[in-house]
Amino acid sequence: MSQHRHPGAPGSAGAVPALPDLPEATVARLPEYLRALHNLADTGHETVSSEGLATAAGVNSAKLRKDLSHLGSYGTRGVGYDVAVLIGQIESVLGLTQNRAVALVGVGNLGHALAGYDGFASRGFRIAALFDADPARVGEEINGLVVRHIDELPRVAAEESIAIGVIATPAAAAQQVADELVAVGVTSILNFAPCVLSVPEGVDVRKVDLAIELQILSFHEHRKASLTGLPATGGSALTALPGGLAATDSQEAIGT
Amino acid sequence: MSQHRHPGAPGSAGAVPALPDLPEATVARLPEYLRALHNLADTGHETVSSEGLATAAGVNSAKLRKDLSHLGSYGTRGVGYDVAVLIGQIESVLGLTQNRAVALVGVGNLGHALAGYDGFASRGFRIAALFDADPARVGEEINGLVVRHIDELPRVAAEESIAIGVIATPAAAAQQVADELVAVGVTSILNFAPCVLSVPEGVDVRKVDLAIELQILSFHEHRKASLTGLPATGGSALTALPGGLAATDSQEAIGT
DNA sequence: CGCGATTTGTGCACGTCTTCACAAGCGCCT
DNA sequence: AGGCGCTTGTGAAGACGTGCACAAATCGCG
Repeated sequence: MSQHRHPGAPGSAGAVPALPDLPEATVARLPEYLRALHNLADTGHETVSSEGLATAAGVNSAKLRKDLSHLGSYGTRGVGYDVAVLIGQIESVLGLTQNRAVALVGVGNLGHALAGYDGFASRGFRIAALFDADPARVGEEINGLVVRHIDELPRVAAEESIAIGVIATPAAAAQQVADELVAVGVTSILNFAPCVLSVPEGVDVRKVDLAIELQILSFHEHRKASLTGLPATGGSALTALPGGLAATDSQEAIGT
Repeated sequence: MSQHRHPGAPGSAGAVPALPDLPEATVARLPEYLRALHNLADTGHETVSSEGLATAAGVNSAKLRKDLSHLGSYGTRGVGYDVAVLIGQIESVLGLTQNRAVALVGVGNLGHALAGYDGFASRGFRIAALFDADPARVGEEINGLVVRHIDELPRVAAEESIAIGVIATPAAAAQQVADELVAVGVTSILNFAPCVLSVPEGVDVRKVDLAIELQILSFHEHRKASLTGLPATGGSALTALPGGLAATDSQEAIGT
């Protein structure tokens, strides 16, 4: 991931927004905390303890406290955290206060699903435009947005500053799309194509590969099977639990 | 992450494939290597050096060598790795040699896309059944498979052993679906619903949350913006030219 | 007004992962 | 056969992340 440079002046005079320089692992967990906090807020909770929030987010409470302490958190000892304040803090740190425009390239199977996914809007992301290279798909309307040809990307980007590009094309097209996104000034890319993208310095790429996730699960499945004894294939339902083996602490944040 | 218990008997009676006990980080990268290797095989390469494979997979070459060394790799010094052999090794370790049946629950927007995703089949995963709780969706045919009601899950699982369950339902339904999957013997779950699942020991859960990925990107975008934009605190020694700062090594494996 | 219950924030130790650097091994060329 | 260049495999060091355990801080109550 992008390497974090130390700020030039270490003992900085306390600037109010206090550039965070958060550990990457912490950043990856903040959105999960945020989701849990919104759930709490919706159910009427005003404050929450680190223990409560930790279980709601599926992590260790010590880890959560350390994470929050990194962003100079406001919590009151003996009481807990103010849910509303904490939501504001995290949203501010993540930069979710400004609505970021997302351009989605590739409206195939997955692209359709992404275009219709409402989890984006609810977190401050607005899908600003859909693109595809296939003329047959151009003009189609998905969820109130019209698919444009990828060649129009520069024009659209000029009208409206695009913060994040999402690539949902076949692997063969992904690199070229990435280049075009970079060319119009996009510096953050979410890549669903199963391939490695090469981008210039300063551009962040995150990759999501569904097949990879399955293969990781497959490994654990395979390992569990070979531990329990032998059942090579089948793995028929109902293996009684061999009480001895303690695979614990599932529930993992994807990221990292 | 699943905690790895040492097998009770260390010098275990020789299981032929030699239980690996790989570092989790290594496991997460193996699928990426595998994909790169398939690409190489398709383009006629018979051998590949660690350097070549590393760049194809977007990682450091030393890391790659260490990863491969963990699975007792077959490479020849001065030459490199035999592509075909390495593919076989990795597939064997990941347990991809046996076709694993996948049950997909929730055929909404995302579920449709997953059902039609061909990246699964190409890696040895076969979507064996589709389920949904909405009677309006039951009976629909997607990609040659008929959507069944979730209540039929036990019957289907009895006929055909399901290795992995994929949850693509709304968050509100996810926990119940997970419980039902666990009840029929599924021990590996891929969860796309934005919520924390609680499962018994021995069940592995991996979570993919598209909104979280965007929020992580948003953070980096936010940070980049606040670096170039305002010089932050009054640190007399201003940060030197932005050109100097080396944000390197983007292109990150999703996992961890 | 002070005390105890509760919860945060964090120093410290430990485990995991990464990266460097280099010896050992292999093939090829002379 | 011998040497040379190339590549793997790995020891060691350092960076990073995690979790324990406890002091500091705050509230409520007698």
